[in-house]
Amino acid sequence: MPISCAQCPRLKTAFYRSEHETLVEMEALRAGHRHFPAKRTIYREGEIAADMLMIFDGWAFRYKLLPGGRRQILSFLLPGDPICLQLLAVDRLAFSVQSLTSITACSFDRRCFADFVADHRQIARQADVFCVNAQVSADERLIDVGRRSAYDRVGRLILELVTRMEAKGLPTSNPMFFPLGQTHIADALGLTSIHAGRVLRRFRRDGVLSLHRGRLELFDRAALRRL
Amino acid sequence: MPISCAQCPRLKTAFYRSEHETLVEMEALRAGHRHFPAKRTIYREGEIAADMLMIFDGWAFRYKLLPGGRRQILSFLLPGDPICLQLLAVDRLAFSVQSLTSITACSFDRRCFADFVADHRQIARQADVFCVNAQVSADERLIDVGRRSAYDRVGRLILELVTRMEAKGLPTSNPMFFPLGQTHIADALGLTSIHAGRVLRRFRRDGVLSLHRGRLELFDRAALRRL
DNA sequence: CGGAGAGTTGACTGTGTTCAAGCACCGTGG
DNA sequence: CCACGGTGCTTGAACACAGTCAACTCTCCG
Repeated sequence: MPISCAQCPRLKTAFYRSEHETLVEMEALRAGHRHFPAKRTIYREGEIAADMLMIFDGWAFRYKLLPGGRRQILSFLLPGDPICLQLLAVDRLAFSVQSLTSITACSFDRRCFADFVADHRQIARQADVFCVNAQVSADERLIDVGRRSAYDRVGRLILELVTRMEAKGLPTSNPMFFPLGQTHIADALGLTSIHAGRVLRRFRRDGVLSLHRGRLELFDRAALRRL
Repeated sequence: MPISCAQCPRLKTAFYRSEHETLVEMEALRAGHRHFPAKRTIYREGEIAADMLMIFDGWAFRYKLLPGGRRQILSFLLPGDPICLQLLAVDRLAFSVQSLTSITACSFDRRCFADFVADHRQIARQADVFCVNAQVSADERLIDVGRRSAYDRVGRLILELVTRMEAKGLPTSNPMFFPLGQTHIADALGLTSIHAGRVLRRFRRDGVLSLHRGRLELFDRAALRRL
């Protein structure tokens, strides 16, 4: 269970692709592992967070709750993603985090990790790039919700996630593990779950993809990319 | 015209609130000033940018164009805001920037400024916090567009901008200078300009605010804050 | 076997879009 | 001083995409 950072398959695809000795140094900072069951709140908006978590295995999402039970999912977190880097600069977050599947995470002391990053220019630079990428995806999601049809949004979200899975070396052969329900897709894209269901049905009817009970089959990836 | 950084009123409210000597050091990096007329494209998506600009005076916005002439405005830039900090980590941007009014900006060499930030931990930290705030506003905007009514969105956008103007010491007494047209509001919030116009009319009828030809009057700020 | 949770279906409603015309303001040039 | 044209704002009617509500089905799991 306690894999060394130097051999961690996740870190190879994470925001810090570093040399062996840096990874060894990083492992010294690792405070331990934590485990969460599926559908559990991992972090609640506004709490003081003592340590920074990295997802080793499992899926999660960042979200905010609104009056009236409405929810907006801000982004999805896959194995290798930090939850979240912003804790290096700030000691509490403006959103909550919930697990989609059961999760194992590596935990690092927030302040130690911040010092570690500040001391290694290479890593600090990679963290900056990571931050820019986060901004780019946020911008893309805003464009989706603001200016694209429900059909396009759903297609693009699924394609984005599959692409990220591939980049991380997660299995993507048909059918693949894909733990989002219709409510998650809807809350990420500003739709109702009923309408998200309608759109998914249309994708199935069009022979593009089929998503059912945590299993995704991609039939026509070119059609998705065209959106 | 060439005001020294140490006395610059903008820098007092910018992301780096620093001591006198740091500002003097910063001024040495300043490559010069640039001026743009209103409604001009300042930066086009994907170009290589040699230097980082700080807005000294005037308003601008970040946006992306989509096929079919659709446009999504990602954020507005006010005096004192950088365009944009992300250039410290990356040499080209994924969006375009356009001026709303005529603009004067201070320009800094991208690489020199990046080194300057990296060498001053205090400033690097402030840049990180700035980056976190940018993420928070992006999240807020996503929630607006995804889960709130057109009326709420417009009200919240105007309140956000007025609050930022106040924080920067810009005049906000009735009527105040406010250079957004209905198209800008619409493109920022995922609406059509026609519907944005209808919503503004409703705000006027409700006695909350009046926006007309670059002049904004705020009558009932409490009502806005309630949204 | 029964219950919970997720997904499906259909009818109805509503918010926001589309298209097209008209208006007001403003700078320009005669 | 007035005619001119451009741009941005206003208005109305018809439409469409997506939301709401409520009932029903399916599957998993105890």
